Amino acid sequence: MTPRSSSESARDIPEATVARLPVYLRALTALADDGTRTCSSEHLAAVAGVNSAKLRKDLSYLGSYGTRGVGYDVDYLRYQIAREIGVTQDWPVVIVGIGNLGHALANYSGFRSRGFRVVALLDADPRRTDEVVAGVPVRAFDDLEQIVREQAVAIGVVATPAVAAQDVADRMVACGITSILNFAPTVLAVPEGVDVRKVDLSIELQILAYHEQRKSQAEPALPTDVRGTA
Amino acid sequence: MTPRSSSESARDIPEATVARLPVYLRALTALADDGTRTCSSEHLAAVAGVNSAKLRKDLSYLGSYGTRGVGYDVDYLRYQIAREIGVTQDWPVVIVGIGNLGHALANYSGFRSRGFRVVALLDADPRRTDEVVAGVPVRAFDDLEQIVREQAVAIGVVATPAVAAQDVADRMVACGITSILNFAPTVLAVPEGVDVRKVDLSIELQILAYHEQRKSQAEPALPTDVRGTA
DNA sequence: GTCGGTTTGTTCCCGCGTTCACAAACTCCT
DNA sequence: AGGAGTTTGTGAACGCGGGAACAAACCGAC
Repeated sequence: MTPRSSSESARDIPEATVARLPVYLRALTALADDGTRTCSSEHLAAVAGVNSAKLRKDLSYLGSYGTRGVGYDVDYLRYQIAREIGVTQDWPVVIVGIGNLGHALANYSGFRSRGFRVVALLDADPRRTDEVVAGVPVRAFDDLEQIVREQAVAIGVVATPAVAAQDVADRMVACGITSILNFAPTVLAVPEGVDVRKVDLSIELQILAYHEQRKSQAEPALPTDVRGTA
Repeated sequence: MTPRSSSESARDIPEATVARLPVYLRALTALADDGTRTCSSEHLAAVAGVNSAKLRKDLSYLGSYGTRGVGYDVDYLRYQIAREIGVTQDWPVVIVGIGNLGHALANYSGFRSRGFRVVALLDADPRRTDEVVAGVPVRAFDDLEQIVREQAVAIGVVATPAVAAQDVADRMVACGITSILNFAPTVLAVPEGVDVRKVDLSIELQILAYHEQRKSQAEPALPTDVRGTA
């Protein structure tokens, strides 16, 4: 009774696999740029930095795109992964908050080459609405609804200070945005059906700090400034 | 036979828990700023955006810092988590690559308030070594070893283009850096004992795109520009 | 001092993800 | 045509993490 949508099956791909597909896509692009036409799972896994068994199992969720005894056709597999992720066409994206980070994001060239197109930069500060960043004019935050409607935007990027992030997210959701990438150091509350992913600099650093601390504890012979409390 | 190090036990904390401790730390800081002195696991979990059972289990790995029937003392728990992560003192950090992203990182105020101190900004381009960003002068990349040695730097941030990232990481490792936060869209190869965490914008967006694509497939009655192929 | 209410710390169970290991399938050489 | 070598795809085992549920412990009222 499983209703095939149109041509492919690919029912439910595990979340962990979804998170790795972009890595494989990038690895395949690198291989293609080097002129490699065919690669084994072993080779691709090495480039992508994962276990080859994991790679094969991940790819098996998409279908059987390899040839036993030979490997994978780089271009073909690349297209299949891109199609599965949904980046064969460009996704329109709005960025809200044109501070230091917003500038960096707007200027990031990897956007367009990887399936995304920045259609608008928004900022609440009216003094910024004169600027043009990376060829895109900064507009008022109130234009959000019009832009989302006209350009069918589904993905929004929050690059505001923490205090404004929840308000921005609420407005985004109200306008019909259903995927949010949050750079603000806050937990965003969103209704069911809206996906949020967060990128948090200080959390990443603190995770590193934890492990770093353990490393120095493990080898207590280092000549640091730690005075013994015994 | 388990050898207590000095005062605490806290042997091995699960990686998933380590990744959430910074979130709890931030939530506790927010509560403290609001004047809250005591909080239950339910309350803290709501602020941190997690399940209360998960929160309690996470905290139990650190020790028994709560009081049954009462909850947790905000300041006390905050200190205990900060100590466990290792951010009671500041960690010196070097940032390599002062492009758009490097500027944004250098200007990020959350650095200092969360246990980190940018001690140096490095760039291979000699034209940038005149600049002063966020009060820190940009220096030549070749100064890396001296800075790492003199300031006992253990954490490095890679904010260069992808092609330079591996070289920068190699140099960092050679200088004695053992934790790297990588913003370049590349897989870094590092020797055993060196921790790498990556922050990758386009991977995050592509994960969102995948789910977004599935959403629109699930409800094919939307009045979009999709022409039926049937 | 005892009892009811509250909240933590922990145990148990389940599901997901990773890894190993191997059969199936393909190529190439003879 | 057949066999050796290679590589994919997958079944099974295993370990980790999440969530519910409950006993232990604490506070306050009477």
